[in-house]
Amino acid sequence: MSSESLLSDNGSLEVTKPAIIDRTNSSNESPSQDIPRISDESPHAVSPGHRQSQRDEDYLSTSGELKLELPDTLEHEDFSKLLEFSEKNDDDLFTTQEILQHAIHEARDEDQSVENLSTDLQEKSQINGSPKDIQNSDQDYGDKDEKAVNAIKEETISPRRTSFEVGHSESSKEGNSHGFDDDAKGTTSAPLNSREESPKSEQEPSATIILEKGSLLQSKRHDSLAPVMFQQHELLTTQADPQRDNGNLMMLSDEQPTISAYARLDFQSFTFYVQTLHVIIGRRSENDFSHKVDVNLGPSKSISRRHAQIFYNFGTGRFEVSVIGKNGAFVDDIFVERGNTVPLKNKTKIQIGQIPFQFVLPEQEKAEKAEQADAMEEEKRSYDLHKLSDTQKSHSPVKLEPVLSKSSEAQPVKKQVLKKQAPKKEKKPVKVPKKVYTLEEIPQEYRTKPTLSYSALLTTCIRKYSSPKGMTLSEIYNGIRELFPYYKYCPDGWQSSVRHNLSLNKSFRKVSKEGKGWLWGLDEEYIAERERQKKKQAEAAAAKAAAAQRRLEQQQQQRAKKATIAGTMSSVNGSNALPKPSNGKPQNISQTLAANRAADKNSSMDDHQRTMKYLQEQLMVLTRDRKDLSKQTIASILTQALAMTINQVSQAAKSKGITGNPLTALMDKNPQHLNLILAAAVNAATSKVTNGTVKQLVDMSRISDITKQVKPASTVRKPTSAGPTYNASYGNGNLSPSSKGGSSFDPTSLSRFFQPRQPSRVTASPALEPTVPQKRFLEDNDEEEESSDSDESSSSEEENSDNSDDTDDTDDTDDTDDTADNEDPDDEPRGNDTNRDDEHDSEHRGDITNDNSE
DNA sequence: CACCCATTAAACAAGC
DNA sequence: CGCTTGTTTAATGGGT
Ligand SMILES: [Mg+2]
Repeated sequence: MSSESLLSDNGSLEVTKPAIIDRTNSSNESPSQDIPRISDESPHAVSPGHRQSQRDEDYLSTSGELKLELPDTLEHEDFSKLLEFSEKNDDDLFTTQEILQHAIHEARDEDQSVENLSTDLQEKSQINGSPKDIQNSDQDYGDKDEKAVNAIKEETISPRRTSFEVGHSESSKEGNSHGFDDDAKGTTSAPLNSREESPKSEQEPSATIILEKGSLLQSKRHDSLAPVMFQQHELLTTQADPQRDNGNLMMLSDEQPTISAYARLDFQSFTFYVQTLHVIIGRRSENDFSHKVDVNLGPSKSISRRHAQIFYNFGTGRFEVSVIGKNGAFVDDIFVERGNTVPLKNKTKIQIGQIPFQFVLPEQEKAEKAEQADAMEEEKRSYDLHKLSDTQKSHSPVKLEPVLSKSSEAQPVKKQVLKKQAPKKEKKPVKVPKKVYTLEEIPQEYRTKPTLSYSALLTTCIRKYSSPKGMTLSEIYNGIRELFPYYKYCPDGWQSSVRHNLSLNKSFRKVSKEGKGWLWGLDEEYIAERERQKKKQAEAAAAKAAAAQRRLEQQQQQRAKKATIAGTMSSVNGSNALPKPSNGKPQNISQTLAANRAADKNSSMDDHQRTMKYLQEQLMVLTRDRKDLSKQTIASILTQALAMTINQVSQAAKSKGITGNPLTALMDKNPQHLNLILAAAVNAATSKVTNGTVKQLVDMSRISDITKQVKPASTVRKPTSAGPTYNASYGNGNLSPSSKGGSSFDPTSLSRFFQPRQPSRVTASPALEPTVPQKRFLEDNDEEEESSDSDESSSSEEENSDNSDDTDDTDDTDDTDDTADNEDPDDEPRGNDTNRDDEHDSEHRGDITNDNSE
């Protein structure tokens, strides 16, 4: 109760200082870099448009005044901090927290945990439990912890331990928190190991794993200050297992041992159970015995040996994390500089170095458990996802700096930083490391890399955003991110590829110089030339395919029949006759089509002709909507689509052992399927020909409608539309057996072939298309969309300074990432062309590095 | 297996 | 100095 009172008066403390959003957009920062940051120094201003009303208040209630009786033995900083806190009523801490809270709220509009928490504090404040509960729980309790705990018990404001159900069984060992021994027992498959250092040292193994669920947690008593709910709760770390009540917890193989813990840290590949009131997270390499950490984040130098500590703040009644590592950390997407302490809520995201994880408090709701139980697995992710996506949606659009800006869509975190507090001068600019996104944090549509090649990507980007003067490298980066948000979330590295392409590929050239670097532009001539070549090649391939196809038929016919019509065929694809058309540059498909069309009159068409005619007609129907693509482009697309279809079907047939003319058979048996394949091929070809600019020439979802009109039957005399009416005259008994048309072909292989990587969304999904703005088709264009954006990019970052403060042991560590650069060697002012010397020649050997897709 | 090409990673140089 | 911009070289891997 007393505790409650403390909380209750928090109103006064209610911080009015809002979070400061430091958007330091120094020039070319990537949007993703635009993350929230909290720094102490910054003036406290409330983030715009954001008011948390009650929640915040509940959150940080309390002001100093706590008098805890802490044992002298407490030495950990966390405890000392507590003391300080109680004594001096540390404003900074609260302020900071408050700020962070605001920022956090702002970042996640819908944060359930917040609600839970507030709810708990208000509604569940009534608790009464025996202090002993906690005691029981550990035989191993560490000295300090134990003492602390005892001391606390009296106060009844200790956090509650809760049992978690664990997926792995090995955790029974003491001294090791769940699955983490770096040594022998390799528990979890995590690359990172965390462990309690030397169980023997006087420092107790802080953690103990308790297998028996009920023993410790009696839980009903809730102190208002207690961290979260105390109800015994179980969370599944891995897959849900029905047999939970197995009761046989001791079994090593038992699937669901229960672990008692205050909280949990969910890493991507392992889970750490917080079983003490103080956990140190940091770096420690295998052979480094100089220090110990509770959670070993691996050898990365960007992580300090003691990078952060999570502890329970009795004053505020919740867990908090102190960032002591040189490179700071992200807490709920807000960058927290070293020296700051921020509160943790259930599911607070934390990122240290390149390692993201989540702080999880036991949940009360059984409902959730149930949820997890069934859906589980990935479900958990989707769950988080929803939350996230919502949050993102609610955000205001962020804009890119220079030329680009975009409509509203989920945006990566903004750059906000929690700066240090104590010293106010901060010498270093404090570079905010890149936020690492978890799969769940990325909008589903931006999780996969676009199929476009870098050269295609660059071409598209430059065409879309570049001014005649060209674009800066950083502008290009931003353009790419705008074009494909995937690049906002993915780890860096692609920039190197971009530069590589700009330099190496002749399609891109330095147009003019601008201060630092160059303004890049396209060498349209070169590109045109290359296109030409590509097309030729494609056509040659198509021709070859057609020839092969025809040849195959011929054989069959001859074999199966006396065939006599061979002569007629030659008219269909003139130059294709030979297996190796050598060259002669076959004409466009349009020409071919024309020729065939004329020939089709002939009622005596043979299967080949009939088939080709059908395919051509379907192609024409399918591509009725040309989306402004030039005739040439369409011709190229049709050529390739035809080639793809023929190849694919033939191949599929071959693998199935089908001997006849698979195309003909398919056409007769299941024209719908054939249409689908054609449509897919058209889209694939379109994407390829247009370098991804246009992806869906044909709306896959309406193929049936579109093509319905033309059926093979109607076109030709062959009956059947899809029925069993299959005509055996084609001598391929193989096909018929499968009957059911289409079944003879593996749709999987087909789709894979036609739709390379992208997650195929067959049903037209108008809204999201991570793809390029569908507006531009061929030429340039410029854009015009826009409209929203507000952007501000105020780059002010008031740096604080300070630096020499914490000494701790956190010293080392530095990090940062990638690329280095440099200007460029030449310096000619304008139209010089450094790299494109030879340029488009007639025979570029093959130095061009780009382009093409798929 | 060779050859092409694209992607990545990185070393290095220059310029701010 | 630290970082960006460019150039290059290499290793890797998919495809043909
Ligand atoms: Mg170039």
